[in-house]
Amino acid sequence: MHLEQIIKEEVEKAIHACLGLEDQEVTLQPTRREFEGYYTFVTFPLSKTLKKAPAEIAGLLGEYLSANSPYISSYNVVQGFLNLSPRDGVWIDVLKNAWSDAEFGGRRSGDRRPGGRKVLIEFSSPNTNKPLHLGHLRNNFLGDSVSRILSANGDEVVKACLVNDRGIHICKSMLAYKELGKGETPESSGLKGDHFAGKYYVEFDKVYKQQIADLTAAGQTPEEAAKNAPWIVEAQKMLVDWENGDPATVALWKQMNQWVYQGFDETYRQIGISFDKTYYESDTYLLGKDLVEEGLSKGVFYKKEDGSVWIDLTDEGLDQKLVLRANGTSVYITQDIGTTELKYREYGAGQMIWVVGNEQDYHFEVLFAILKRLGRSYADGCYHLSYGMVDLPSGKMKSREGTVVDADELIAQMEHTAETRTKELGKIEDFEDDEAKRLYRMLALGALKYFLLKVDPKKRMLFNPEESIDFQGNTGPFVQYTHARIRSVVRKAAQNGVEGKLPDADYELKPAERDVIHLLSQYPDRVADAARAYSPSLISIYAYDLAKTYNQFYAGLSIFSDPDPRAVSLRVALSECVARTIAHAFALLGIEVPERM
RNA sequence: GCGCCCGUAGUUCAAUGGAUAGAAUUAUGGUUUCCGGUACCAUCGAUAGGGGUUCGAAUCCCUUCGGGCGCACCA
Repeated sequence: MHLEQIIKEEVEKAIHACLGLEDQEVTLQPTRREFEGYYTFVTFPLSKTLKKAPAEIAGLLGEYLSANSPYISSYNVVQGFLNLSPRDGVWIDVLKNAWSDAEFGGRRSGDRRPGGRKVLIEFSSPNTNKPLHLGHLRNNFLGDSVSRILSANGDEVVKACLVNDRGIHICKSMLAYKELGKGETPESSGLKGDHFAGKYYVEFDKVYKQQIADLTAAGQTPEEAAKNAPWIVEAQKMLVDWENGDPATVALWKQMNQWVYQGFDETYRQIGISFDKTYYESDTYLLGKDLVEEGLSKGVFYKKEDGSVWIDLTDEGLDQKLVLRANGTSVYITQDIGTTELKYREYGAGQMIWVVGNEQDYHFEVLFAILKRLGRSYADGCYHLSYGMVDLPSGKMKSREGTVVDADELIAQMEHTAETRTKELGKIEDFEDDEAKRLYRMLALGALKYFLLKVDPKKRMLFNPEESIDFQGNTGPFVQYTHARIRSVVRKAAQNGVEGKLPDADYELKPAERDVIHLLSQYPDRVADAARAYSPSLISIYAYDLAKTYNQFYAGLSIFSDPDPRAVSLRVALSECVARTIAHAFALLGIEVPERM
């Protein structure tokens, strides 16, 4: 039962019957609120071929449909817009369908749709020299949610994380720790491991800046000073030592990273995010060189006199790009070529997605172009899920300047807000401490995830710590609240011995009931749309709409005191159905919903 | 300099080329003894400027202005 599809076909039949046009591709749009009806067919495009006025066409079709279609009860015409209203019996069938389907809107995880794809999605990909901040959260929530959405849509999904665990930035923290740490550990300092490493990264920067200042004062240019400062020289030496496998350096590196991973694990657990596969750059950074060889022999790449290897992409509007240095070492994009090949060999996924910020748009354009030229079959299935940065009112977040919003701190703050609000509401006085804490976490993450996911991923967004994370209006807790409220209704129904039940087709619905059913009917399409667009924001918007529409229904009609027992049963069933759909939609966002709050 | 992205109520976000551009927030006023008021209802308020394409443009094209990002033998 796919109502919109049915209505489309009815309109097609009508076009054939009264206008003589065959195989007319019909698209419907939702009727605007201010007009009567639910589905609108626009007749302007037909006007030219038929040489009839749009309103006349709409009138003919409407007349035909209301007389002949078992699905349409009424119509109205405004200019070239034909607004159609389905019969109540049709709405009730729609609700029946949703109510009897435990997986309404999506598939259970692992239930692959016929023709469903295998998708490998890489996200999170942290650096091991600093804790996660707000920007990482957007990345994590996006990757996690898209995974869930694709999975519900019947794709097989592999979640991968590529940890950036090597390079000059890690050496910086290592050096600062070696010089200033005096044997301090996360335990002894009471810091979470990732914050501990981050502290030394900041220490490095302080000392480094001072050294630059000193050298500049001694007469060097700022550029020279930046190159010659003792600590940067030392850090670079450390990187070389690491690459040569120097035992002491490697041991320190392992120790620092281990601390960081302990910290990350805790944060990941807290925000409910996990991976099927973790790659480490220390394992993959040398990959890709064999593909450079392959590219050279295929004539895709070329070598300059100094021995460096390049690809010329100027005929595609891109530039010439270095893929191997003159000294034979690889660059960032070489690694990516190699890692992509590795992923494909390991998982054979026809679709590979990278959740990476939009400052790397160009990089991925180049990467995909290279893969294509190398003749990789998977090149066309590569997709850069590019998302915008999260800005603060003060501007861009910069970790070196300390203007980042720390993820752990933010979550703790949100939990505190959740606790305050919940206590004000006073509905959970009988909760055990554990239970209450779980609820606060659920609400905190609900607010945060919803906030970061409700905006179109591609767009840059603003985060105002004071105002942005609210619990009223278009927020996660608002939707969670609606769910809890409905569950309360359902519990009361059970107590009163009222069962949710759908009436026969002759029942006349109230407009508020129709509106809710109408929205419910759209859910499976919304999930499919969100999967197609890789956009959790479509799900957020839907969940909010549904909650809001339900609240209007709830405010306008009494559930239990209606004299008609059929109305009571219907409204209980409808409520339960909305609660399930809200829970399902929020699960796709990685957000849990409470029974009570 | 070259390339890519973005300018929508005071603010934060919506709107497969369709109707009188929707929400949230802010402000003000209101909600029938009843099911959970983190709710519901009402009022105020916006497509950066200028051209063009189209029956129809916030959306597509050109242009001006304003903002962001990218153009490393960094990652």
